[in-house]
Amino acid sequence: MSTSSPDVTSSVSGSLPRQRRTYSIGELARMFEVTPRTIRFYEQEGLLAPERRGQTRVYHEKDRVRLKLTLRGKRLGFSLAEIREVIEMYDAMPDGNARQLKRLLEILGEKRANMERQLEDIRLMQRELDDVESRAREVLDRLARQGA
Amino acid sequence: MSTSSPDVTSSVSGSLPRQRRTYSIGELARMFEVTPRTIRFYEQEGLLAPERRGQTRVYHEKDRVRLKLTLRGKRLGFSLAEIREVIEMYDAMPDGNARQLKRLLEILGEKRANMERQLEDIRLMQRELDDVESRAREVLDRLARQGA
DNA sequence: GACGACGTTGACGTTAACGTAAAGTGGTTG
DNA sequence: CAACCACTTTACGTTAACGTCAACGTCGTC
Repeated sequence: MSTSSPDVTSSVSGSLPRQRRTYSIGELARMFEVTPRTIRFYEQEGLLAPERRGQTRVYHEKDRVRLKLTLRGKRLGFSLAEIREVIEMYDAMPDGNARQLKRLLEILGEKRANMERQLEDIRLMQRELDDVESRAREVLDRLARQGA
Repeated sequence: MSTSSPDVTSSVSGSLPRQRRTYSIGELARMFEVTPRTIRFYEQEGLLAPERRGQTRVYHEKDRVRLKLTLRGKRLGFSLAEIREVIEMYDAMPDGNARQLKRLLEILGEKRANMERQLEDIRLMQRELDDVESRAREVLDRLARQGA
């Protein structure tokens, strides 16, 4: 459904002549260093919807990009449910009503805020690490001088 | 044990005349918007070690700072076990041997790398959000013009 | 035609990080 | 003193995100 959506990947890949490359579940798994189980689980959770050729799943560029975005979201601490929410709204966008779109903007705002806080957290954490590291080096130095 | 350690908080709080303020578990919980249960759990996992006055826990500045760092670490996606590892090594630092200290520096390096990747992830994710948002606004605009 | 590599579904197991409920302790306040 | 509050321990429950295992189908090839 809604496969009429222009192209989820275009924001990243630009407008190269469509690559008709496809992937097996194993290939994707190796590419992103996850297990096939994980990929099937993501599908079950509504994050992926690969084509079926007979029994087996066939993944296109669109699916690969989705997986990439999903994993990136995960590294940033988003739950699969949150990620799915955004993906679903993105898919429904072209024929979405105003209320849905505003809700989407709302969600995006939350994500943004979240990331701003993460940036601040990282800044602070890096300072702490600097501090701990310099202390550790001091102690090491002292040990070296004494031990020698 | 190892309460002889100079002061865990000094890196942040500077060298103000020691604040002898203490906190109850409930106060801390409200301050950081977590439940007492969470704080007790962190203690059980070796992240906190509050004083005991009789039966009840008494938290000092040092504990508050630890909690703050713990929660920050969590927001950055570190597990409690990872956080504890760093805290333990920090505590053991003054009388730690060279091997331990080098291990600490190693861990700090990993954390740093992790955060570098997160920074990159955030940068990329922000671009995606920009993109999705501008598309959503376009559609909204179109709807508004048509609807009017 | 057996074998191995890869794919499939289904079901149960596991881990982290708490939530929640029960039952008791200790202080103070009307 | 009774009632209430905040705190305590113990223990079982819960959720997310997979892991693991069984049992089976489908190729290509030796």
